[in-house]
Amino acid sequence: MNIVTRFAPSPTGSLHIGGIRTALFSWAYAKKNKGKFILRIEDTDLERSTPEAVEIIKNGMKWLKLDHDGDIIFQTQRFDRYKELIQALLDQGDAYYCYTSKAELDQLRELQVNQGVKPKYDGRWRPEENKKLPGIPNNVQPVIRFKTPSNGEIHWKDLVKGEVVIKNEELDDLIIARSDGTPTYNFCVVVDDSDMKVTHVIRGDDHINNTPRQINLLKALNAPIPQYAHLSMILASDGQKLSKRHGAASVMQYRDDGYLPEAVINYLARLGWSHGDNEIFSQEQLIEWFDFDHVSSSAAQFDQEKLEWINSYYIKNKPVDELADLIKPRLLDMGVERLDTDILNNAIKLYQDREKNLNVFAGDILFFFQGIDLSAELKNKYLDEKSKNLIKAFVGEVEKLNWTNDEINKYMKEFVKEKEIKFPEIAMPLRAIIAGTDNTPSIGSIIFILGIDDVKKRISCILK
RNA sequence: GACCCCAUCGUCUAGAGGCCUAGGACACCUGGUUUUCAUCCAGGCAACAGGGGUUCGACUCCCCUUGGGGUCACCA
Repeated sequence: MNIVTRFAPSPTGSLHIGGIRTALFSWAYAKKNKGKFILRIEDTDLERSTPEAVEIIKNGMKWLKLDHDGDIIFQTQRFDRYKELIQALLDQGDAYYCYTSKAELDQLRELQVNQGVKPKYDGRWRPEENKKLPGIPNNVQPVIRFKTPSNGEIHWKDLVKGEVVIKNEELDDLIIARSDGTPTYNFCVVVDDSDMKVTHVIRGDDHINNTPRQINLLKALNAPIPQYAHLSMILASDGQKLSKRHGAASVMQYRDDGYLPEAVINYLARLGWSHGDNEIFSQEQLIEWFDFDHVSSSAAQFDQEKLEWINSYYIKNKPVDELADLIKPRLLDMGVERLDTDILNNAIKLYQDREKNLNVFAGDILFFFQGIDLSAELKNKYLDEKSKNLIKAFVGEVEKLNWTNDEINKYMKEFVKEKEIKFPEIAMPLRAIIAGTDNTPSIGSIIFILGIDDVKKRISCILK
């Protein structure tokens, strides 16, 4: 069988981490099986869909390298097809016009809730044998409802949840076309999945309750039933539901916040799926290993700290020139005017092992490219007469050195011995003056990278 | 409320009846390396929600309870 999966977001806002994981698993499963991964934009809600949101989806997928096969499909371009099949359903008696107004529906729902029963459409316009339908009102544009089988049950073997059974009597006659004639979600999904020969429907488990409706529709349309895989939710780090206002950052926010796409992918893949004890794996390995047997059926909490750890891993292992490309724009944003490539590369090499975030990374090496403000605190802590004299003496000697990293670091040790001081007594004040902070890697290496002129400038600027 | 889903360390998870004295990772704690801070290395803390079955034997299978979550739209 030729595997076809799809990612079907609605362009109504940001693409967040939950959506991306659904896309990721669908993508991985298709790739693993040498199948097709379709990107379909579910924009039938004309009121809420926006072109900006479509861009967000495209950019997010691109950033994460989740490439889809073929062109992006927009449901709004398929209205003719939906209409055709709605008519077919009407013709074969599986759908009917319903003239109940929204107000009446609200009223009905309220009544049912008050009575403590499950709120659902009561089927007042559903044509049945020996049933007298109400008179058609004048000013109501009808919706079209699907005639859900009134008994029996729908069951399917979910790839992650196992056997799921839902009785038809739990379902009501869903609206497949609004009063303005536009088709609704459940109907479009079914038509598209069937037209596009989707074999595996992979989506969030908030769709479980839609599945029996869709299966009924599929049956009415005489279409094959795909396999279903309902993924559990991702919860915010406090265990609450992820929502726009609560922890559900847009994917692109992660880029802006200093995360690498491969780290996001790796983290997300690991959230709800596992391959033994493997924690770090590439997109290629994910494709090779992915399966539904190891997709977790319970919800997972988002853990920022683990993401950061994975991010740090990928930063440590990334080629310097690639990191430079990522960090350069960040430095520019921070106000750097001139960027020396050698200094940048060397600084990256020196700092790479200690960084877990690209933004912080840029911030940490910012001092290489612009002057620093020495805080009063550091000044008080490290700069007294003694340390100032030491620095002057040190710089006076260091500028005579053969300018290599090793020479400078070697000399620092000699200097310490000669002056009978402890290493930090010279290293810390230098850090403060040169880097504006007391947390840096080897200060000798920093001096080397910066060059003697810049170092002297910084020192005289502060010690003057 | 009805229906559906879920349940192993704080978190992500391994575990397909004996391999489990429950493993790994993040976080945390301790020690080592170190030029401060990190990195790195070594070690440590820490869990099968509860109760019934089934079985010679249950983390693993079944049932109930409890607890979490989802869905009940002319949204997707």
